[in-house]
This record gives sequence, structure tokens and C-alpha cells, in this order.
Amino acid sequence: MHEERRLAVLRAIVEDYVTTHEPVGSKALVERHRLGVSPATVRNDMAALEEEGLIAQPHTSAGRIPTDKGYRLFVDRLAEVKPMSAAERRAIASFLEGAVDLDDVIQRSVRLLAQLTHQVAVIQYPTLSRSHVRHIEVVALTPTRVLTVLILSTGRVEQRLVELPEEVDEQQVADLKATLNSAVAGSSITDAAASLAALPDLAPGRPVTPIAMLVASLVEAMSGHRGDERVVVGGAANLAGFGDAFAGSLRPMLEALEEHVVLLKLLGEATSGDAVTVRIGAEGPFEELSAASVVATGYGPRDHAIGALGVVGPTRMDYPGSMTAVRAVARYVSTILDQA
Amino acid sequence: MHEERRLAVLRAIVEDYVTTHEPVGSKALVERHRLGVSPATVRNDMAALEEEGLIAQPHTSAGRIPTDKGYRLFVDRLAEVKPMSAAERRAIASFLEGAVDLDDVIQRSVRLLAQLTHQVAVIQYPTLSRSHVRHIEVVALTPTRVLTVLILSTGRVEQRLVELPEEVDEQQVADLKATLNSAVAGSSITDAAASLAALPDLAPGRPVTPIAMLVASLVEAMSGHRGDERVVVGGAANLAGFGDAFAGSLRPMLEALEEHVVLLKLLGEATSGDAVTVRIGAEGPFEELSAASVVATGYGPRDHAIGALGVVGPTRMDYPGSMTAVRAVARYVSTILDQA
DNA sequence: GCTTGGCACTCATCCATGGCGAGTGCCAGA
DNA sequence: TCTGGCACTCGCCATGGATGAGTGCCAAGC
Repeated sequence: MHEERRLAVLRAIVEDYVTTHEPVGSKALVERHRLGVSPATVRNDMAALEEEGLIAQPHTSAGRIPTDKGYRLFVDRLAEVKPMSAAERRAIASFLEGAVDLDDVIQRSVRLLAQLTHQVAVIQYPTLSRSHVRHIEVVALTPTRVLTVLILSTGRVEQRLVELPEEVDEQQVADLKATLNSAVAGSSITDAAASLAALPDLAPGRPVTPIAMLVASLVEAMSGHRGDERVVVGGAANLAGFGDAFAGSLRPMLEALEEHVVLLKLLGEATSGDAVTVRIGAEGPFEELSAASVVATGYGPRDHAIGALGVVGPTRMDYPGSMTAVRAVARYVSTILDQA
Repeated sequence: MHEERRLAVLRAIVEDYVTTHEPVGSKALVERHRLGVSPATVRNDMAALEEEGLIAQPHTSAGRIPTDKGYRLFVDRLAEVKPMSAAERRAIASFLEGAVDLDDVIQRSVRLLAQLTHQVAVIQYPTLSRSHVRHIEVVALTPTRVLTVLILSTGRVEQRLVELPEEVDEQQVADLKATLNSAVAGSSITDAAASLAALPDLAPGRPVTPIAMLVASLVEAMSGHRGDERVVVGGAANLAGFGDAFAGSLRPMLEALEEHVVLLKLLGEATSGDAVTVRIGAEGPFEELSAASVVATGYGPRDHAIGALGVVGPTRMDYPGSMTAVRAVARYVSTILDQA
């Protein structure tokens, strides 16, 4: 009943399968890992592991491969944190430090993450809901054409062009801008949206319609109607490398990656807490991704994640390595966004 | 020497191969197309076509498939313009008319095009160089932190956050903004960049450094350093459908699609003139895409394309259909951007 | 009671074989 | 110039046996 050794065998199976991509047999196992026992013993352990549903054989006379449940146990209890090499740390820092704006940070991060893990990387833009308003700008381009610009603490900028039914003059615009800023600057975006919704009533003397329209455009921008849906995918080419793992299901995979809604839900799950979340295979509600695992985590200030990032790969991926990379990149992104 | 019939045979071969994806033999050809001659005759014609390098056999006892040269001749001289059905027109219109801003137009268009052609669609954002400046906004967020916003005639908005080494006050900002707008509003972006580059010298009385920095950020934004590189890809999932055509070369394909520089060059070629450009197989300088064809065209006001869009697919694609779809979508995008 | 070597057994993979059939090229006749 | 006929080529597929990796079980040993 050497429970320990059985787990050591499971770990060895996972590690070997992840590197070779081939079912691993008892003999190969004892050769590659110094388990100190004979293949026959390992076979007995394997039988027990199979009984527990942690490993399986693709066909009768083949070696074993881990099941989703096996990977789960591996991730939860067996995986050791893989430290980053100094070289890797430096690579990350130098890769990201040249970024000039938010788009650039996101762009670079997604590439970096894909490159580090050799998998498909996914990054969500900072959520509007967790950020607060830094400034509101209102610009009259023509008397009936006004641009509203919303600048958020995350560095994100949302703008809306509003076509007005009647003219407004410079003074009105300046007044409105002052009113808006004093009302909402500094408050969280949800509070701000609420304050704004109450605003037009407060100024009954002015022509109601244009201002209401402008405020509406801001509220709409704040509600993040479209903004929140932004996700960036990188390293899709790595999908080709997974070849055999996704043999038949390449199309659903690609579709899921284009279907940002799915990705957002996936990343949303990872946003709470600051630990790295691992979703393995068919765990969770996404059938399209039942052959894939997701390693993700939130980024942003401690316990106030404003976005999430992660990687998507075959279930037979290098979990420790991916987790380390995801954690490291999230940390860097957090600090960069913080100081911006 | 029935030159005509030989070409009819070529056309038939292309059409059959495009639909069946299998080498087409002489017998099948006379059955499916009323050529009015026997298989034997067709075989003679085929031999001649092969002699000319327009078709080829994958192996000795197989049917023929068109070569790149064959497709080229088909596209140039044989393809008939395929009219759009009323239903398709309506689908396009309804698909695009709900768009709220530039991002949305691009997003919807790329999806639409992918859906219409069942291929990978690519759209370039409107180029900066062809547009002109509508307005410049300068906002001091804090005394040392200024946001410059550049609003272009295409609806595109570029913003840059500038960190200043010394403080500026409201008045300076307002002055600068007025100066900038009177200097460049309405002029083309290239002219504007030139004017701005000359500006700082014109105001020797003011603290030179902050203003110079702001102007520099605008010039940088205008030069489109990063802005011009924006391309959106849609329908990558359709790659999976090409399966056999790209069997081994799926990875390079995906890489090329992520490598926006390549796509931009590709689309750049199509920007001149308002005809639909077709690049078949290894034509052109992109080895990564030697197994693919590109159908693209510019969009924007007549003879002043401000961007390009198109589809990428296997050489054995439905050229007439793709060309029609690309042309139609480009036209709709042009009108929508024009009225925005 | 756990471990181990031995052994029979299962099956996927590989390769050679041979039949089948699609498709061709050529030729003689209309 | 077209057509039917005919021999020929060659990829595809199903068959079948050899191979070998890997297993499960059992009896003996520590």
C-alpha cells in the first residue's frame, strides 16, 4: 500500500507523457526515473491507478496515459513550482519594458506568453468595471458634432462621436465638461455611471436634448457595452504543433478562439483571487474546449484584478511551466499597468 | 486546333476541381459538362493543356488538376462575373448597417467576408496617410501628464499619453491646442506632420521642452508608426476546412496570418486602382503563402483607397465567387465609411 | 505482505502482396 | 479532326502474417 510510490508513478507518467506524447509503459518508466522498483511492481501500481481512474490505456497492449482526473491530481498535489531562470526573467523584462501604451503592453504580453509556453496565449483587456474615471473630455468638432473621451485609470481610453440634433456653443461644452469632471472624476466607473444617469435633471435651464445625448454616450461607454469584450489571442500558430492532440477538433478549437465570448467567460473564472487557475479538459461548461486545458490568472492590483490572461493548450501540457510563465507575465503586466 | 474548346476544357477542369477537390478525368468531364465531344477528344485537349503547363497530373494514372498558371488564365480570361443574389445583397446590408463605430465596421466586415466566402478574411484599418486631420485635442490630466488626441477624417482616433519633465498650466495647454488646430486642422496627415515639425521654433517665448514633446507625440501618431500596421483577421477556423490543401503547411499559414507585416504587404499590393487583385499561389514574394491565393481590393473613395480587404484561401478556391464577395463588401465598407 | 521474475497473451503497427479500377496514351478507322 | 477501342500504368485498398511493445497473472522470494 505504498501510496507515496503510486503517486510518484503517476507523476512520472505525467511527466513522461508530456514530453514524449506517447503512452508510457512500465519498463520505460523505471528506466527513465529512479523509482527503485522493478517494472512488475510499477505494473501493479499502474493497475491501481487505473482502477482509481487516474490513468488509462488507449488500447489493450499500449502504455498508459493520464486521464483528466490524473492531471488534476498532478496539478493539485504533485506538481512542483518550477522556478524561472534568471535568463527568462530578463527576457520578460526586456520584452515588455519598451511598451508605449496599453495596446502595446497587451500586444507584447500575448506574444511573450505564447513564446514562453509554446501555446496559445489569451489576454483580456482591463475591465472597465474595476477601474475609475481619471478624466472626461468633451470636444465640439463642429457645432453639431461632439466627441466625448473617457480616460480611465488603467490607461484605457474610450471615445464616442455624437451627432447632435441642434447646435451647442463653446461655452456650453466647457460648462458641461467642468460639470462632468467635478461630478465623476476619481470615482469608480460604476459609481460614475450612476452619478451621470442622474445628471441631466440637475440642469433644467439648459437645452436638454444635446446634453442628455452626450451623457448617454458616456454612460454607454462606461457600461462597457462593447469594450469589455476585448480579448487578444496570440500564438495561434502553436495550434499546429499540437497536431495529433487536436487532430479532428482543430476547427472547433479555432472557432472557440475567435468566439471571444467563450474566452471571456474562461478568463472571467480566473479573475477572482490571485492564484493561477487551471481548468483541465472537460472540466467546466465549454464543450468546444473539452480537449484543451486552460491555465489563467488575473492581473492588476492585489485582490482587485482588472483583467485576466492565460494560455490554452492540449491537456497534455507542461502545467508547472505554464503556470510559472502565466504567473510571471501577469505580475509584470500588473506592475507595468500600475506605474503607467 | 479548336482553341476555344481547349479553353472550355480548362474552365471545366477548374470548376470541377474547385467543387470536388479531386483530380478530374476525361470521362467525368464530358458527363458533367455538355462539351459535345467524346472523352478521347478531351484527352487530346488535356494533353495539349498539359503541354502548355496549364494543368498537371498528380500521378500517372490520375486525372488532371489546374496549375497556378492554369488558374491564372482562368481568372484572367475565362471566369465570368458571378452576380450576387438579392438575398446576399440584403444579408450584407443588414449585417453591416448596425455598426456603431470604426472598430465595429471592421469587425463586422471581416466576419461577413469570412462567412460569405468560407475563407480567411483580412481587413486593413484605414491608412493614416490618406486621411486628413479633423481635430486635435490636448488634455492636461495632471500638470505633468498630458493626453493628446488626434481625430481623423476616417473616424479613426489616435491618442498618446505624454509624461512631461516640467509642469504646464491650463493656459499653455489651451494656447497650444488652439495653435495646433489652426495650424493643421483640415490638412492631409502628411502635410500636417510637416507643419507640426516646423512648429516649436515658432514659439520661442514658451518653455520649449514640454511643447516639443507634445508635438513630437502627435507627429509620431501621424506617422502611423504603429497605427498603420493594424490588420484584422477573421474566419481563421475556415483554415481547418482546407485541411488537405494545407496538410503540412498549416503552421506557416497560421504564422503568416499572425505576422501582420506580411498581410499588410499583401493588401498593399491591392490598394492601387479599384479593381480586384488576384494573387495565385507562388506568384509574388511570399514563400509562406505559396500554397495560397489572395483575392483583395482597396476600399474608400474612388481612386483614393484608404485601406484594403480580401480573402486568403487555397489555390483551388472559387475565384469568381470570392471576387464578387470581396468587391461587394469593399463597396459597402466604402459607402459606410464615407457617410460616417 | 509486498516485491519480483517469468510467461502467456493481446493488439497495434508495419510491410509485402495482389486484385481492382480509374484514367491515360496511342492508334486505326470514320 | 474526331472517335472508339485497347493495352498499360499506377495509386488505392483489403488481406494476412510477422513483429514487438506492453500487459496481467502467478508463483516464488525477501
